[in-house]
Amino acid sequence: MASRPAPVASDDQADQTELLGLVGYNLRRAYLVIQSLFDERMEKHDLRQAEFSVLSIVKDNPGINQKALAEALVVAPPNLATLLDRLEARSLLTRQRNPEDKRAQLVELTTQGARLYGRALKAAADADNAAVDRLSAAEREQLKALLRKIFAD
Amino acid sequence: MASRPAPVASDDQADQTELLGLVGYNLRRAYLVIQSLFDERMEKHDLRQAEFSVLSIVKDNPGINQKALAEALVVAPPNLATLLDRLEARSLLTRQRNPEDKRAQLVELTTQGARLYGRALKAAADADNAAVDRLSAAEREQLKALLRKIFAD
DNA sequence: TATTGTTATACTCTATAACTATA
DNA sequence: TATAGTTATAGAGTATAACAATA
Repeated sequence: MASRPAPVASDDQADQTELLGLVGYNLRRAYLVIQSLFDERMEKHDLRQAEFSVLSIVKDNPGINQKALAEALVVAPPNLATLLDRLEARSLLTRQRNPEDKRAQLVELTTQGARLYGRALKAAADADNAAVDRLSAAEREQLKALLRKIFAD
Repeated sequence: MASRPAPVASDDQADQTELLGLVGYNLRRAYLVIQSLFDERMEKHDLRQAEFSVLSIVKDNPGINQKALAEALVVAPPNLATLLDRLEARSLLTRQRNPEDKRAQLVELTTQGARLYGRALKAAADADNAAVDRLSAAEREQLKALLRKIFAD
């Protein structure tokens, strides 16, 4: 028997057959692509992914508290706090104590925040479309439905 | 006209309709799930995702150099160097200078590395299966194919 | 006592610049 | 002059413990 396999040492593309058999690896690779397109197109709005997501949820859930926001976005509360600090400092949203439960903060977009979110959503949709360039409209819906089966409760 | 929308301030699930319309957001949420399942099941092997991927590629491409490895895994060369340091310190792989080009390092798994990878691959497959629990075999293949269309060249 | 949110902190991941040794 | 790999370092993302205010 051969004592060891012949070294390949090529500069060609590496064989990744085994990794590509895993959904998780494909998911990661696709996520890297879409993340980078998103960041590119969102740079002019100076918004990171988590910040964009916050604006979106707050816009559609005005007066949401931070606990619900943190849960919806799967972000740890301390990290949400600093994230909101930045957005509040940019006057994109406000935090007000809930008069009915003074522990809670009610989060709402400012007019300026709503305006920025409107523009940012277009940029996000652009990035999305660029990423799924080679997918038909039906395939895009199919993909979203399959992904949702993984993370939805 | 109403001057402002009625605050919701609910602890119920937040409306995420707009975010869920984006492939990227669904991708991220699914990625978080699969990542956490992977980490759980890979803990007993003390392997992170990037380390597992390295073992996989090296196993299928013995003698690969670090440049090709970094490209295949979309990892920056400095980060790959420290990653390989750890795996080499654990005697899971070896780095040898290429006699034909002494700048390059030929990376190979040790017997111990190959053995660990074998067990780790089972754990990775387990995590994968747990994540796509609600998908049929056909849907899993479909999902991988759709994802590959996003990141493949 | 439990809950909301904050501060401080640490750990991982990722990215870049500057260096070495070879080519 | 260019390339493979390394070192050092900085930044972002994420996680936990300890705390203050309120319930």
